[in-house]
Amino acid sequence: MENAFEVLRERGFVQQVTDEDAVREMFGTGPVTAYIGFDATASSLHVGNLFVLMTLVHLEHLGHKPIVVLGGGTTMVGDPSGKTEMRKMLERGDIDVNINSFRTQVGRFLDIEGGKTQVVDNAEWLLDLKYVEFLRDIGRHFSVNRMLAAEAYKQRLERGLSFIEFNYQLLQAYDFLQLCQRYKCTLQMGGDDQWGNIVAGIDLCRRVAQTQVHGLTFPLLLNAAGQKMGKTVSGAVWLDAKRFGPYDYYQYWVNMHDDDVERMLGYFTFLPMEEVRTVSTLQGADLNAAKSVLAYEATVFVHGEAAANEAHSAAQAAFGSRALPEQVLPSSKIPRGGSADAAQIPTTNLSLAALDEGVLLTELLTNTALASSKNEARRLIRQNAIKLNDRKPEDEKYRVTIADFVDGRLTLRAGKKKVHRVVLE
RNA sequence: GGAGGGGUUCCCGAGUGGCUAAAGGGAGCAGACUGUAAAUCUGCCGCGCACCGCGCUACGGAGGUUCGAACCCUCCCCCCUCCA
Repeated sequence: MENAFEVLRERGFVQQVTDEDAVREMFGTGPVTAYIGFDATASSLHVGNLFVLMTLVHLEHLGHKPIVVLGGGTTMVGDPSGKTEMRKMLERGDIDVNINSFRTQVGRFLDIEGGKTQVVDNAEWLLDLKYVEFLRDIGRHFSVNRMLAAEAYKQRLERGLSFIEFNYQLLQAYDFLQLCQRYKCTLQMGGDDQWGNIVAGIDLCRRVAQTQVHGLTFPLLLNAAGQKMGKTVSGAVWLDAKRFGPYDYYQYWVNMHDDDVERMLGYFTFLPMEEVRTVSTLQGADLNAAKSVLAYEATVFVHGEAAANEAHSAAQAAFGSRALPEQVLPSSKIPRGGSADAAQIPTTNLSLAALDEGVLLTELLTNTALASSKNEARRLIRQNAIKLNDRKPEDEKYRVTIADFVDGRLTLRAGKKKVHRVVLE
C-alpha cells in the first residue's frame, strides 16, 4: 500500500506539514484517523470544497479513516481566517438546512454508509458549552499576543475584527481536542488559511490531552492568474446538479487555462501521476485533449458516468469532435471515438403554434439563457454574435419562424461558447 | 459614550446643485486572431420600449429645501480611526 502522505504530496495537495517525517511515518504504520472541517455557509458544496474533500477520498481509498466535521457549531461564529471582512451571520435554521445538504453531498464522494468515513457535527459539543467554564479550561491556553500576530488575521486587524470572530480559533482548536479524545483523531487537514487554527488545535491537544497530533494544509486553490478557482460570473461552481448542471460543470473544466490543466488533473482526477506529468509536454490539440479528459474525469466523479458521457457528447456536437489520442492520459475511460450527440446540448422545446407569428429573437435568447437581458440580446445581435443554424439574423427585431428550423431543430449560438438547441414539439 | 472620517453602478474608485446612467481602472461580454487557450487590438457593458429617441430604476434608509439633488438640510442605520 502506498504511503498516503506521499500520494497527497505527489498530487500537489501538501502546502505545509507540522512534522513531515512524523506524518509520513504515521501513515506508514497503520490506519490514520484524519479530519477536515466544513462550515455550512452555503446550501451546496462547491469546487473549492471538493478540492479539500479529494484528499479524504484518497485517504479512504488507502484504508485510512477520514472524519468529516460539519460545522453546525462553528458556522454560528464564523471564521475570520484569510477573510477581508466579516461574513453575514447565519441563523440556526439555515445552518441546519446547509448541514443536511452537505451531509448528503459528502455521501456521494465518501463511504459513510459503509462506515469507512465518519461524519460528525461539532454542534454536538460546541452549542452547550458553558462560557466561564470554557474560558477557564480552554481559553487560558491561548495567547492573545500570539493570535494577534497570525498572518490569517492581518487584514482583519487593519479593517476590523469583532470579538465573536476572534473566538473562532478556540472553537476549532476545541474541535480537534474533542476528535482526538473521542475518535483518536491524530491529523487535521485544511486550506492553508487554516494553518493558525490547526496549529492552535495541536497545541491544545498537547496541553490538555498530552497527545501529539499533527496538521497538514493544502495550497489555496488558485488559477495560473492567481485568482481563486471555482468562481464564474454567475457565482460559484456548485456540485449540486440543480444549481450547476453536468453540462456546465464539464464546460467549466474544459475551458481551463493551459497552465492549470496538469495541476487540476492531479487534484480532481484519480489518473496516475506519471501520466498526468506528461501533460506539461503537450501542446495545441493534444493539450485540448487533456482538457477534455480533465473535464470528463471530473464530471464522472461528481455527476456520474452517464452524465459525463452526455456532457462529453454534447461538447462534441456543439464544438466539434476532438482527436483524443490513445497516448494522452491512457488510463482515462473517456470515449475516444466520436460520440457527438446534439440531443445532449441544453435544449428548449417550442410549440409549433408559437411560431405562427414568429418569436422575437431577443425573447428567445433571454428565454434560453443565452442572453441575460433583452438589452444584452440586442447587443449580441448587433455585434454579430448570434447564429441560427449558422445563419446570422439581419437585425435586432428579427423574428424566428418555422423557416429557421431544419427538421424541427434550431441550434442557437451566442458567441463561441454558448449553444442552445430549440426543438419543435 | 466623545471626536473625526466614510457608505456611489458586479468590484475598486472619481464626482459635491443642472452638461451625470454617473470619469477612470478592473471584471464581464462580443468581434478579429486562435486551440471552445493565452496575449493583443476594437467595440459593448442598468432595465425596458414604437431604439439615432423615449421611459423607468440607481449613488446606505426615510423625510425636507429647490424649477431641478448622488451632490444642500434633518433624523435614522452601518463601517473605520483615535480617545474612554
